[in-house]
Amino acid sequence: MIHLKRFNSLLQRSESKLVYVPMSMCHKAQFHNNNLKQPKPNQTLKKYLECNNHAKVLLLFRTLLRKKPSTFNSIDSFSCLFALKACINKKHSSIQGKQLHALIMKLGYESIIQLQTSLLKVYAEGGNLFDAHQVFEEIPTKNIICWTSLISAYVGNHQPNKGLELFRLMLMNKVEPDQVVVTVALSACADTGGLEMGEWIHDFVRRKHRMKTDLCLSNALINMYAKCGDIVNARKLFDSTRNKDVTTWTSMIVGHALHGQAHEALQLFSQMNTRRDMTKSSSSNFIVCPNDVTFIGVLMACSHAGLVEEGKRHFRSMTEEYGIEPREPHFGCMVDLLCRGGHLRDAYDFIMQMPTDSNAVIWRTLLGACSLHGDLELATEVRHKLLNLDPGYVGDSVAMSNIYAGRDMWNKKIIVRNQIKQSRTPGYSSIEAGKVVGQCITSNDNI
DNA sequence: GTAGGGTTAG
Repeated sequence: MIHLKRFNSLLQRSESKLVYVPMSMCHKAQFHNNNLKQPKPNQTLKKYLECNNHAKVLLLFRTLLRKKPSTFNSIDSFSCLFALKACINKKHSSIQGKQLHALIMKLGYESIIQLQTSLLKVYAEGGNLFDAHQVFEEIPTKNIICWTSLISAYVGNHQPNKGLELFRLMLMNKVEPDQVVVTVALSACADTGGLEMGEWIHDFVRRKHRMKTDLCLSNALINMYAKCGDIVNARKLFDSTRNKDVTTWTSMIVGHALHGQAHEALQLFSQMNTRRDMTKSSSSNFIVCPNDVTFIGVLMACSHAGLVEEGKRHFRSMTEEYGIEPREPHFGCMVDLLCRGGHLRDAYDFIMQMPTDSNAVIWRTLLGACSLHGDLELATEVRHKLLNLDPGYVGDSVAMSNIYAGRDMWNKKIIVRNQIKQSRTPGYSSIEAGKVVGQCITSNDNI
């Protein structure tokens, strides 16, 4: 990091013909030279970004920072913005965000609103909501984009209730919502099961004729209705949506799958592919191809309907026909499919052959199935795996306790139950009362 | 030349 005093002296060097723009003018702060030429490095940074080569962006930015004083001027607010964008979607984005934040302050760019919102996003991507919120608070004139970024930060970090709280606060601050912020708010409603709020937002969109509606908003509405239990309205909206994209189809397929409507989900998947084949032959620009998330919906549908062979076929076709590599959720769906179908040994073999490391949740799916089918031998083996992966999870003891009870092994059951009594935590359910709230219930209801 | 959004198992 370059020291501020040294940096200022660099700016004042006469031979470089730079002009230092004071902080008060930072809303249009840039460095200029006499020829008014754009600095070349920014074009390169932008090109790297367009190619999604984030590592190269950061490497070049670092090189520019470390260059000789006479060339240091090539860094301006746009360079910082490109560097920030390159930090988004990175594991350690919060740390890199902090470094860039410090640099932005040193360069006097902290009041440039585009940099502030990008910084907020970088912190949020790294899960650092404290600093993300702090950046938001320090923006003197918060526009709709700033609000959207903050709400999205909370929704994206599994705090949809806080996101909705901020959405309400935004409305109280008389900031006019647009189609982007309502899309985020609808996503929060879907996550919390907040149908009432979702319906209110839908009504608001219909009343605001000036608000642009686009496909993202339509998809968010379909998803909200499906997740909040109103599958009929979700389907109505889906049917009335023209030019559906992959998210439109996927949202509806997942919606049907979650409602146990496997036939409808698989029929939609089939329609989606028929349409793809038709558009392919007509060389249309609007080709909708299933993606990895679509297949999660398809596998869920098969799993919930007990369609084991069909699920296996789709799982195979995903790689063989569509070239999509399965990820953890796909393996999870397959284990669930085999378990629900009663193929417990197959599920065990499947987990053992998975190319990724198995996790506690996948083993727990199998343990639950062992409990349901009273398979003590396999359950004991699975329980052993779980004790290594996640020893403190009470639910696993409950499953074992139920298996012992089913086998009239009362002594063993009492031992496990006594262990549970020492460590149990209360369960809770949620109700919607203006907003969705968690309501604790007594721990006895858990067992 | 610059900032915000939708689909993901159990």
